[in-house]
Amino acid sequence: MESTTTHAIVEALTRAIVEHRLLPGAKLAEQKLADHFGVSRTLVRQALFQLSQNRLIRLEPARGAFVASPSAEEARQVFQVRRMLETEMTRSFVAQVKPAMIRSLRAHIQQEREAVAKEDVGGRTELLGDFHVHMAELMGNRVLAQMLGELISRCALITLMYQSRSEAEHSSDEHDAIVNAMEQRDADRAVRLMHEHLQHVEDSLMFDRKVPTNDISLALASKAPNR
Amino acid sequence: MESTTTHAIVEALTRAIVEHRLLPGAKLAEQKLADHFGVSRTLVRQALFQLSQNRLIRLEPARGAFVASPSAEEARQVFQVRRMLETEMTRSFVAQVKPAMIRSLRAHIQQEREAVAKEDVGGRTELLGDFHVHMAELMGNRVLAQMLGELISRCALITLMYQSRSEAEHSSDEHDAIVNAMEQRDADRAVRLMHEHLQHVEDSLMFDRKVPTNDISLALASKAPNR
DNA sequence: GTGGACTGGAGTGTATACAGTTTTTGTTTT
DNA sequence: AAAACAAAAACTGTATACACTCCAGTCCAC
Repeated sequence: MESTTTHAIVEALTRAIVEHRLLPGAKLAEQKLADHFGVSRTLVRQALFQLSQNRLIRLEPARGAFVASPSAEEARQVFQVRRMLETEMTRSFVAQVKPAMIRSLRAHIQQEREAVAKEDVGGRTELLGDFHVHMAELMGNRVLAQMLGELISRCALITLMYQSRSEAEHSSDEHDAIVNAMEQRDADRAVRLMHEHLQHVEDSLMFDRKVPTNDISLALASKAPNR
Repeated sequence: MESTTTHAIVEALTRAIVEHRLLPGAKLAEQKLADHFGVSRTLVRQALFQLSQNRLIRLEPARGAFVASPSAEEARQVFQVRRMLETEMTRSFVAQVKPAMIRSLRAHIQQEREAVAKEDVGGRTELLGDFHVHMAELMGNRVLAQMLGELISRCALITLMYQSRSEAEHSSDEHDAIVNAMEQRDADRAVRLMHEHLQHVEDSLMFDRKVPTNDISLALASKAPNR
């Protein structure tokens, strides 16, 4: 089981969603995807099923698959979980930090800054999230890395839906400050900076924003309901 | 999409695995499961796929599905993540605790004690884990509850593989102590108790234990490699 | 007797067929 | 002209068919 083909479809759709080429609410028809990838519906269905578990799409019985449009409530919950998980991850990181780990994170931040400079929006969002996953990977905890990866791909969708202003440069600077604190093994400061960083990202979201969408009923539902 | 039938199969298999009726390494042949549930392989495959995402089974290409046998390393990582997540969850819980929440947890602990008294091993393991999920649910954070639920179902498998002595009574007492600390809004004590509780559960595992299994190659691999 | 190639059965991986539901479109009625 | 209804097209849900892989047992060569 677990063929590479299905995984390739998942990757392609994930990129399309996170890079904003598929807007929240957009319908993902099985046959169209199957034609596009040159496979049968069977593999497409497997991929859609996996994406629904990652909460990147939602499946409606007998209606099909749609790009997820996470609610403001769900977004807040995701960020709350991230703060819980990542503050403690930061504390553990400091407890086992080694110079090579700091170097690796610094290299990552350098990549972030290049993506920001090139105004590569898709790559930028991905890299800013990957910083956090990269921390987990450097700690050697695969369970943590995988779990955080799922949370962060959800965040990518949330960010693209609700982000008001670009926090990109700001985020890289905050990543840098966190790495500095961790290098000095100042756990409390690193934890506080991580907490503030995640709070800043959440605060940069506009939950009352008019969300771009392909789903007509959703688009109408998000307008002012009265009058 | 997302038929109820598939979900029923997932539930049935999850129970069978967590309640130890299917041992780690056991093969799950698609046609046999399909015959048993009276459906086609299609639905069985969907269920197996979902279970593999929950890490309760592993899928080997062209070989089939097998009940997972989490390694000691993986078990430790799962517990490390649980400590990260649940200590901070406890802190948040105290910040928003209400009398009804405490009552609900006390009622749950009562159920735990009844299961322990009846020596209902399957129900006991499930209830002891559910305590933690129940906390998340009471906080109203679905993202947290779902994530914790996945971690804890993995823990059920781990516990049944490596548990040396029954920690059941002990765990209920610790749950009780945590609730008491939370009732008094003593966040630091509650967090400390939760941390110790999870550490106790992990410490009760014997990672060098000879694991019962159906998988011959695994059974041999877990013996002393030399001589 | 042992080791390696061969063959049959069982099982997985993917495609396709078919039934049931939803959505759309075209027509009719008020 | 707008609403309601009806037929058809499109799509999803499940089962089945078929090709390919893996594994076991057998046979043959040495």
